[in-house]
Amino acid sequence: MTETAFKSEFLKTMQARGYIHQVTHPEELDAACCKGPVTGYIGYDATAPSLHVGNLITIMMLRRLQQTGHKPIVIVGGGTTKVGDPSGKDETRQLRTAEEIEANIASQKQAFAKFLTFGDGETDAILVNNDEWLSKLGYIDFLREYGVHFTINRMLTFDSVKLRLEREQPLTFIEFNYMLMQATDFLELERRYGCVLQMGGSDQWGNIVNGVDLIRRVDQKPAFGLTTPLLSTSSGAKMGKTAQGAVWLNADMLSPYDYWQFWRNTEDGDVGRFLKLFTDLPLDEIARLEALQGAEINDAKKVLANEATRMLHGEAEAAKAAAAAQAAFELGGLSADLPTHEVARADLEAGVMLADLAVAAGLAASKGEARRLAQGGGLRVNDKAEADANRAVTAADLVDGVVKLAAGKKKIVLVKPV
RNA sequence: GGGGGAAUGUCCCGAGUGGCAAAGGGGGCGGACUGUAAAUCCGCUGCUGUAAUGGCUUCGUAGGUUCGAGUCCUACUUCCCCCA
Repeated sequence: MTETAFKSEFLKTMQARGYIHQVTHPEELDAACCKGPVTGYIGYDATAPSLHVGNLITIMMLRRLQQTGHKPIVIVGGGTTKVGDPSGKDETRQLRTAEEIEANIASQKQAFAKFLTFGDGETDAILVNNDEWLSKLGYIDFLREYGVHFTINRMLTFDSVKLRLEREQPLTFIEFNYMLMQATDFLELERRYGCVLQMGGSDQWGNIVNGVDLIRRVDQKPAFGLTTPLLSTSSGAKMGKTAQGAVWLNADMLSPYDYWQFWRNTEDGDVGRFLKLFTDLPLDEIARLEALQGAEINDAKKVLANEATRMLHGEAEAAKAAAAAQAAFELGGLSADLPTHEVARADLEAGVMLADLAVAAGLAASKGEARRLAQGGGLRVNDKAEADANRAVTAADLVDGVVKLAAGKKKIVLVKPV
C-alpha cells in the first residue's frame, strides 16, 4: 500500500482500520469520495445457505462505506453462481441448481440486514441479484457486446487462470468466462445505479480490475477497485474455520453462544486487528485495549466478542452469551444459556450409555470417538473426567435438574430430562 | 485417432514388494503447561463392540484371478502428458 494521505472520510477510515490491500486510482477515488456520495458494491457467491465469518470483512467494508456517507450495493450472484468463480480454487466448483441458489440468497439476506441499512434513501443499501441481467444475455449478444473487449492474451495472465494452468489443473470454459460475467456486472451497475466502486477480497483483484477497465474503456467513465488483505490469523491459519466447521452468521446454523466463543478465542496477536475490522469501537479505545498485556488481554477479547456478537445477533443475545461463558468458565457454575440437549426422562431413569449420550448431544461424531475422548480424559460428566464411556448416565447424575456434559474444556452441553 | 501416466484413509498432501485398517506429514480433537491465547510436549484421528482375541466397511467404478487384492488381469469413468 502506498503511503497516500487520504482526504476523504471513507478512505481514511479504511486505511486506519486496515481494510486496504490494493486500490486502483487512489487519488481519483479519494477526490470522488470527497465530492459526494459514491456508490460501491461487493458481490457474494450464493453457494452456501449462510454467509460466514470469512465474508464478514467485506460486509464490514460496505458498512464503513455507508457509515461515511456513501451508498452500498450488495450483489448476490444468482447469475455468476450459476457459472462458478475459479479464483483460489484448484478444483472445478460444483454447479448449483437454480433452486438451491434461490434458497441460499433468501437465507443470506437476513445477515446483510444486520450490518447495513436498506431502503430507498440516497445512502441506503440495496440488494441486487445479477441473475436479472446475466440470465437474459444471449450468447451471441454477449460475445458481440462484451467479448470484443477482452483478449485471451490478457485473460491468461490473471492469477485465477494462470495458477490453474500452471498446476495442470483443469479449467473449464464456463469458469474461464467467469471474469467476463463479473466485469459485466460492474458495468451494468454503473449504468443502472451509477456505481463506480467495486470492493472485494484480494483474490478478487483480477476480476475487479477487469470491470474497472471495461467501464473506463466502454463508457469512458471513472471506475475504481479496492481489495482487502486475505484474512488469516497471526499463526497463519485461515480465518473462519473452527472445530465444528465454518463460522456461520445465521443463528440457525451457529448459535450466538458459539459465535461469541469464536471471537473470545481469538489469538492474542489478532485482537487489535480484529477490533478495528469487526467492531465500531473508536480507534483510541481500540489502541487502549490492544495495549493490554498478558492475561489482561482477555478483557480485550471479551470486548471483541461482545461487540461482534451484538452487531450480528443483538444486545440481548450478546449479553446472554457473555453471561453463559462467564458462568461456565469463570465461576464454574451452570447457566441456562449454555447449549442444551433434551432426553426423555424415562430414558434417563433407565440409564443411557455415556457414549450414546455424548454422540446425541453433538460432542462426538461417533461412539468410537466418544470412547477415545473418554480414554484420553477429555470427557467430563458434571466436571468429573470419565474414562469409561460405557457407564450409564442416570437420573442420579442430575445436578440441579441437568447433567453437565463436556468434551474438553470448551464444549459444554447441558443434558435436560424432558 | 495413436501412445504413456494418474486416481489411496470422503479434510488435504502422500508412501505402499499379494497377508493392510494400510507408512509419514499437515489439519483436527483430547491431555499437560497457561490466560477459554500462542509456542511446546504427550495421546487420539474408518464404523461397531469387548476385560481382551474380534466383527464390519474402506484405496475412481464394475467384474475377474487367488486361500487371500490398494497391490495382478479385463472393461469402464475422470484427469494429465506426448504424438496426429
